Amino acid sequence: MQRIKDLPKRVGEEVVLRGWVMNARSSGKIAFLQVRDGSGVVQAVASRAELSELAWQNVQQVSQETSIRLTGTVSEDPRSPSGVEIHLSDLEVLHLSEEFPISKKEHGTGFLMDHRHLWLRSSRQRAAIKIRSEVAQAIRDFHYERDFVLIDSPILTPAACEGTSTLFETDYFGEQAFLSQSGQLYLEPAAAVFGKVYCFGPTFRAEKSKTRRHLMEFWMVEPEVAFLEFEGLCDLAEEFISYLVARVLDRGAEELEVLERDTSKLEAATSPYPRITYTQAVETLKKAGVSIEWGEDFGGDDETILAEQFDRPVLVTHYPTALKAFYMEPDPENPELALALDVLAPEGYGEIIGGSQRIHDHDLLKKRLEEHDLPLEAFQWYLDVRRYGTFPHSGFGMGIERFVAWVCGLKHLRETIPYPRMLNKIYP
RNA sequence: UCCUCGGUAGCUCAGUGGUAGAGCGGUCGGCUGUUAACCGAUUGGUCGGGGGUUCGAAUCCCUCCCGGGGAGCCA
Repeated sequence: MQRIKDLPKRVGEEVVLRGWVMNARSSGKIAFLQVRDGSGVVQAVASRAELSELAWQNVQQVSQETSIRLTGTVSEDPRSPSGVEIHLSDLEVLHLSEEFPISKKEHGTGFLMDHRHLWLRSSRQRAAIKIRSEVAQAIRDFHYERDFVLIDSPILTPAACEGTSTLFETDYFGEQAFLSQSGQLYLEPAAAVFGKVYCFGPTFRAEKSKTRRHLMEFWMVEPEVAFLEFEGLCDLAEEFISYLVARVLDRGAEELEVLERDTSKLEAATSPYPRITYTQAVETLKKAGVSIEWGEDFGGDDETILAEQFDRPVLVTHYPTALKAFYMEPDPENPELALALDVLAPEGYGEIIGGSQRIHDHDLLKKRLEEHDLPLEAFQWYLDVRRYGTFPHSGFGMGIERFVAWVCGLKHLRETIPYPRMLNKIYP
């Protein structure tokens, strides 16, 4: 059994393939089948004169998405979309597909989302999911090559992580439990075990967000490093994004072409990124005519305006403490500022990374928990990190769907994950 | 939650007070190099649900349901 991606190496040989018919064109005594097997797409040419009566009948009856087993000879042919094609000597129908709901013509988003399990078979969707898979592998490789240890943080958690966002609630043997919205708090104790750790898994937000930048369930990668301070964190974030972009450009070239992505816009993102402070960002926005005052957070449009100033991702640092999470370390030179970092992707894709140096002083962290009205007893284990050999440490989180949307040039996050969980929508 | 646009054939849509339409898909027929093939024929409807106005409603009004886009929040 051969796979389509290996066919260029088998010119002149007879091969057997199993796969699905994407399209069939018949012309009386010759027919063309576009066949997909998961590794690629190839055109099979059927000539009536060269086939048995049964095989020719089979060729005539195949419908879109019919599963087949074919036998034929590989040949080079410039008239074939992939450069090689197969001259059929036999074709067996494994299952004659019913009328496939997704035709070659246009469809609306709602219809496609209802048929997500079938929509995935189309070429653009395959390309996006393949790149997601490559990105996930690159994330693991990046950390593995740098001696990070994988810490799988729990998905069922007893209390709100940051105390702000809406969480999905569930019952845990009579106790209240929540689906995790971040693994960070569980990562910090582990940083005291291995020094460099990361988690990578699904996270859940029950916010009623209804935009192209939000999903209810998304995958987040979060590194956390002991004794890493803020400047080092910025370097790590930059190195990380550069690594992932270079990897996609290298190994996802074919898929980026299917997606018609302008890769020149990604090339710049493999070298150093500009860094500006929140205060500088506010000045930039004011000059651009945005009505914003120091101390206000950026909206989606503001992020786009900021990102448009550069041809590559930009690091925005030193946000006002009031805008950020309770655990972020204050800037020693100005306690009103937090050692916080956001990375904004170009082309309007918005925030892809959020991170910070963490508060490592026990009393300050305790004070912040009280200021945010968070229950101290629930965070006792988290405070313990600051009681037994505390240490400066930093980390960030990256939502991989936003990263994939950016590198693929996709408008909406729903196409970057196989089965998106959207507001009020959980089928299929 | 708020703003906004929409729901008519399997799909994408037109029809804005007077007999329910087109393209694509499907089906049948034709065609020996097709590239979303092409040509001919054909099939296909609870006009989102309920109520109201009218001689007459897909069309106007009320209400509910569902979907798209956006805001806020965030990754």
